[in-house]
Amino acid sequence: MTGAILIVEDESAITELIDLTLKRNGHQTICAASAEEAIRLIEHALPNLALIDWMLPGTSGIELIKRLRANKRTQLIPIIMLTAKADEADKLAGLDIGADDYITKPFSPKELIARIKAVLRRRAPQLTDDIVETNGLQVDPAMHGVTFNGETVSMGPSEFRLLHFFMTHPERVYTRVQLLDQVWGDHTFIEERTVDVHIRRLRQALEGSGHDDYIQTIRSVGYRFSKP
Amino acid sequence: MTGAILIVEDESAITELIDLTLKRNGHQTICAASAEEAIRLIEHALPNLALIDWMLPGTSGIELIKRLRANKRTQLIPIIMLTAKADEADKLAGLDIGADDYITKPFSPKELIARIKAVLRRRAPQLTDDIVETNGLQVDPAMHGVTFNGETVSMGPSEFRLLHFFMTHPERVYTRVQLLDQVWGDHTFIEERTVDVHIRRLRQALEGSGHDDYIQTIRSVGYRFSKP
DNA sequence: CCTAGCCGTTTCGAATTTGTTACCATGCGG
DNA sequence: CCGCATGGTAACAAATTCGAAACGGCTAGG
Repeated sequence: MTGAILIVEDESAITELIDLTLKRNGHQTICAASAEEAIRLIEHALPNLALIDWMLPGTSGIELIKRLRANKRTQLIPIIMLTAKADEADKLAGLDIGADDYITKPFSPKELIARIKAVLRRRAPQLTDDIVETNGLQVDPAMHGVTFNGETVSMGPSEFRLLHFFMTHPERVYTRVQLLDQVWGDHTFIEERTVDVHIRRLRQALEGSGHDDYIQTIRSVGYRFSKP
Repeated sequence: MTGAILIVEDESAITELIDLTLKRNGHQTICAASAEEAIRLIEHALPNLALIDWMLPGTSGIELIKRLRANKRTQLIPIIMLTAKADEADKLAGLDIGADDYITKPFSPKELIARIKAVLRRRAPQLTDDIVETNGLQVDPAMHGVTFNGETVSMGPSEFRLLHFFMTHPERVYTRVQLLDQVWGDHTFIEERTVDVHIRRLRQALEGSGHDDYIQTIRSVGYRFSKP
């Protein structure tokens, strides 16, 4: 949401191509020509996803991925590798050290966009800007708004994030701790019972559209978003 | 159920990496920096699985594994060894003394998660998220619900755990003590006869679908889940 | 400065669950 | 058939667990 997509690529022609493709599709971009520059930029702001070239001058792409995966702060950034050769062994090696997907040059803008979407959906569905909809209830992450059949449903920011998380992860129980980790963030020290309070507020906000039933309590476990 | 995954590793960077990866995947974690600390923590609460570094200060990982395997209470804990060197001889030695799997550093979060799943599936299927089904009766651990031909079957939390354990370990008798250990967790001091009561409650919950016959009494031994 | 909104905590009470026990039913060996 | 061992059942009290509401602090915007 706040983050952009980081492009790490030394050939400027390709960088520009990707940059343009991404911008056309509504993503912000950050470009780095080397692993070192990438690391500097990441220190400043975490990207939502990184596109990393396999072959880079100086520190290689593989090395960069390893570094990112070894650091707690950057460990969860979804990564797509770019490479010139469609070498199956390289591909496996890449996925093995922690890349989420792999795309071989030359690739079409369409393919790139599709893979980015797929990876984001898999790794961090709550980070995509896709509108999520369940039974008339729409959550639009880009607008930061919720509507029911066109009518806006109002709720606080926390309730919005909670609902968005639930709707991108339905049919599954989450404990209070997991919800705190996923919705509030890892390093917050908040009482578990506070989750209950926000659940209650979210349910109240959803009463108007009748979707409050979707937020289900699983006694002694946690909460779940699923059809009543 | 109360158990988490124990990480025994002296390099704090690696510990944190693993810790975050596991939490991200819905596991609880316990971290120990040495074999001694690990033993102390295990005394307090049995983990579901242990990740143990080969090289540890003081008592080595190998020694720790031997100790765990020698103790009746801890001998069934699934163990995955972590090591820096991909030495085939070490690997064999490790598996020989009782590790269930082996993973060499550096490893990707993906690989770690995959191996944990594989080991749990083999050693402790009731700890995985896999849906279990018998004759129309489905238990879904991820959403924490039981359905019979789509209809939800309601039961208390203990009955759910009991049913899930039975369905992942069918065709086999368990004594009351074993059931207490497996379903309630060790370190709980509960009367054996209490199991009978929960068996009764589970049978009641399953009456609607006719699956109550599956819970069979083996006189003077215990209970078993199998086709009538 | 004041106000409104949001947040995290806490408290109280209701509902559910949990473990235990007492009593009853059943099966088995003699 | 009797008596004992074993399991089933109901009832109950204690403990958990969650929902609801209230409260105080904080911040942003006037």
